[in-house]
Amino acid sequence: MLEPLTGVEDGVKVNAKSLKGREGKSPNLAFLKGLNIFYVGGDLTFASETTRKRMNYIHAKGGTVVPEYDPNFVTHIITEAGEGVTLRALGLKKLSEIPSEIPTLTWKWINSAKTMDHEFLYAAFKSRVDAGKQLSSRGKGKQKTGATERTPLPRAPSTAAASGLEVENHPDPVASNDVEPKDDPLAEFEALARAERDAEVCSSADKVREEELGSVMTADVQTPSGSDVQSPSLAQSTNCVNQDIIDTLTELMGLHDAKMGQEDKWRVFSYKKAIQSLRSCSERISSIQQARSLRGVGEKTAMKIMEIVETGKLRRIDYERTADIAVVKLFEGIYNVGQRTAYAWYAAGCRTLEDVENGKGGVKLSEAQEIGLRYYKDINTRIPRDEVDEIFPLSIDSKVFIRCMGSYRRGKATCGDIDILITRPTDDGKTHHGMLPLLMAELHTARILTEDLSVSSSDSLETVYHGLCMPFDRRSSDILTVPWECRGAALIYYTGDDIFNRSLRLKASKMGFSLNQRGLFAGVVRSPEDRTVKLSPGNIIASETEEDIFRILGVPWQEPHERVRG
DNA sequence: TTGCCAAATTCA
DNA sequence: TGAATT
DNA sequence: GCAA
Repeated sequence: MLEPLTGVEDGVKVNAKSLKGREGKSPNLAFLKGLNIFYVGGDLTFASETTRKRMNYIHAKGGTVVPEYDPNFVTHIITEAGEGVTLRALGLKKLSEIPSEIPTLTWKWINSAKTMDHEFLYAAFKSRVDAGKQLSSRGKGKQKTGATERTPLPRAPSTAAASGLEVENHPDPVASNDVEPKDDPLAEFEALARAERDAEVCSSADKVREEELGSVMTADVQTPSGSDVQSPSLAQSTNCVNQDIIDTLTELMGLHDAKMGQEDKWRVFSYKKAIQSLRSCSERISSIQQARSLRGVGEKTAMKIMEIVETGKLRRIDYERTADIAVVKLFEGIYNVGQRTAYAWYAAGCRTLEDVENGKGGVKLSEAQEIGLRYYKDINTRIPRDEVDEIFPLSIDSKVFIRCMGSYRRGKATCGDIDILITRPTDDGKTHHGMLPLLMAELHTARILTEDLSVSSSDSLETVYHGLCMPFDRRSSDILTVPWECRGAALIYYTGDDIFNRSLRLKASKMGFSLNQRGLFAGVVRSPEDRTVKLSPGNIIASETEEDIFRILGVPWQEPHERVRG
């Protein structure tokens, strides 16, 4: 079924990391406790890793995955397949043969398991939406009887296979678990998953790159004085003596940030720089001269700093804090709603998300905005790093270079979204062409991707995808592919952070180069009128590795986690 | 006084 | 096609 | 709002 790939001969599989470490973090530790779940995977064989991951998850949350459908034992059926496949897995002819107390649900139900009493919302089949409605109490009750009724179930590889579980390559841990509740079913799973993952990481181009990356940063690089790219050691300090100043200025910056005018935009730009150097200043600011000596701090900001130091606050903040700001910020949290739209809605009379939802003042939402609104909370919640670990280790054929970018690569504990970069060496004549749609199809089948917000229509090596994925809650995620030769520039670009990139590009342009996500270019001719208009694209002089670009720009090598400026 | 990053996608 | 958004 |  996966066979006819255009351009990708090696096939695709989704590989999920073990769920180690998750349990215990969730407020809802074992919300599946006592439930006996029969799981039917999607009907694509290569979804098996997802299936495995999900079985892990069910176990981690106290549930039991049963390998064989037994109506006396099973409390829930979770299926990602259609009616036909599900029935085959159950060994039944009609859905109506399923006892009414056993609900048929989709995986989404697990994800929204905090609302266990709304099973019908996640019914897999319309004809059975009411099945198992009174189950929430029954589930616990059944646990007891289930424990006593629990009888060794025969291994049933055929059933498992029919249900989309791939068991041929390893012992069936589900069955064995059921016989021996004492054994930790996760141990085996985890070991397997880990081993698999490690093997792949080591053999993949990924590892090779890593070594190359480490070695290059050599002597001819030197910190250019006056450069905006700062020495990493100064870049991030946690809690400095001027924290109160930083906080206050940050607040003011936030207010300007919400405003429409261009001037405010640059004001924010300035505040950012001032705050930056305040962060890296180890002495308490006590005089205006001292303040002014900081890079990015001019007369105005110095005055403000002094006001903060002397009075503990800034009157300007109260002045700037107008009623519209909070509302506009709220609206901007909706995916695909920017400043303009937000203010337009405000002007139309909207003040709350409900107003927007109800179309108050005649506001209309685009498709993407609808989705953005529906999952407002999810999308605006930062993602714990370990959750990204689970969604991101997708491994495609062994030569595919795949890496999670953004704040994840910078080592942050939480990420705003999940950015995945994909490329592939071409030395064997193959490319990753056509891989994105393939991956999308796979991830959709596995219910990992849930909503598409924008999909690149270009049929090239360079594609972009924005959408929502759902390891547990919906998360905003971007997947992009780039040509192999561009990977260095792309790595820099998508690793960020923003400020770091900007500094790098600024430096490049000062040196007569131009840096973008495709590479570093020389001899770019810009229109003297409009600097943004390029008259000549220039020649590419580096793009394959991050080091090349750093070196040519005369910037000392910095690990991703050191590229933090904001 | 004037720049302060670049490009791609979607929607109207 | 241009404006808005990412 | 800063700096060249």
